[in-house]
Amino acid sequence: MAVYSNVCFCWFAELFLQYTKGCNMEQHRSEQKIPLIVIVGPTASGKSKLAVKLAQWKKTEIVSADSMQIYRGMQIGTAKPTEEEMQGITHHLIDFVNLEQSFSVADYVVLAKRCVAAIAQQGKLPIMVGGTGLYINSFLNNLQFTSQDKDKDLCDQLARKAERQGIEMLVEELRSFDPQSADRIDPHNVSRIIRAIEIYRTTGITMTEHMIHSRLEPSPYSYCMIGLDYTDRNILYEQINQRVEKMLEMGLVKEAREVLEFKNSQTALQAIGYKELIPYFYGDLTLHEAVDNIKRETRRYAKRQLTWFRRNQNIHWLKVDEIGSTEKLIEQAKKIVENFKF
RNA sequence: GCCCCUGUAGCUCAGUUGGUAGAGCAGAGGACUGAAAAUCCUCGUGUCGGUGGUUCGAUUCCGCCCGGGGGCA
Repeated sequence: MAVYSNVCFCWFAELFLQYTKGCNMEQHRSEQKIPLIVIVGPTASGKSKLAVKLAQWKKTEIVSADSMQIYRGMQIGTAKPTEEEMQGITHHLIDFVNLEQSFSVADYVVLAKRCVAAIAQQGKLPIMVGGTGLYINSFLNNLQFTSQDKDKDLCDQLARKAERQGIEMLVEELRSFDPQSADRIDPHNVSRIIRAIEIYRTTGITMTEHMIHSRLEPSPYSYCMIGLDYTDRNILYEQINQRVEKMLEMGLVKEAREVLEFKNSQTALQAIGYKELIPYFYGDLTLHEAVDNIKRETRRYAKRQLTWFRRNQNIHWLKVDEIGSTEKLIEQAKKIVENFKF
């Protein structure tokens, strides 16, 4: 495994994961909002590179917002920035969770909060970069999560019930105490229905109430958000295809074999670039077919990412293909930051 | 050269016993509060190869032409 000397493992991140799950975190309250830069965009659009350039310019550090790059051992398939790509810039929240460990948005928000606060405390302008919309939105909106951990046994039990008796039973159960959620959540979306029931059974408050409670704390951030996109989607897709080919050259198949050894890692099994290779390992698909699936899934993922970010009205969009060169892109991004009133 | 099959959505193909057509895949849009690279929802007008004819009406039947595949000499 590569050694990441520039990665700040965040001692508190480690501690948090090992010892402090479920404990109350003290609130960071300051009168002044914390300024930060946020860079978003679909996979393979060049976010990481732009972030590093801006970090060099502002002499600051980067906080990743990527639900897969957090995992150790998943280097190639997650396009985790290499030592060289980091250019000496410290990257937080990358490569610090073991494959068998569980991790969630709630964990992310707590860790990111601390990272950003720590960087800001040094008088630096933190840069958050990533493609996981849920993480970024939850962080920026300062969503409050309950201290309850996920009750995996209960979820499994509910999932079995759904299989045996049909999801309608669960929807009706949900409706009995939280009709709003029962209406809001699509009945085919089993995992969401289950979560809504789980939250009520474990905490005693409904999902609807929880969603109100979660928004009581205002965002402590004043952020300048830059989004990368393409006028011609096909150009992005071409970049994605090329990136997948490059991953193969770098040894994605070998890495996937190693990652998939960890049978306990459910999250890692969801990662694009790994799960698509399973049929190949079993001899059900040729490598070429499996690779085509990786490309297609990555394209769809990029589309979903864009859907997520597009609804955010605060984003300053830069069209990568129209701008043409990386240099110009960086210049325009700097201009946006310079003109932003934090 | 002759014979047979074939030409319908970006791709693979259904189908209309004559009333201008629909699946899968690809693709597009959307949702998103504890596995989120996950999970889920919605979306199918295309000179039915071209051109003449028969017909009230042709993508469907007939003639010719063009493209693709196969067979026989």
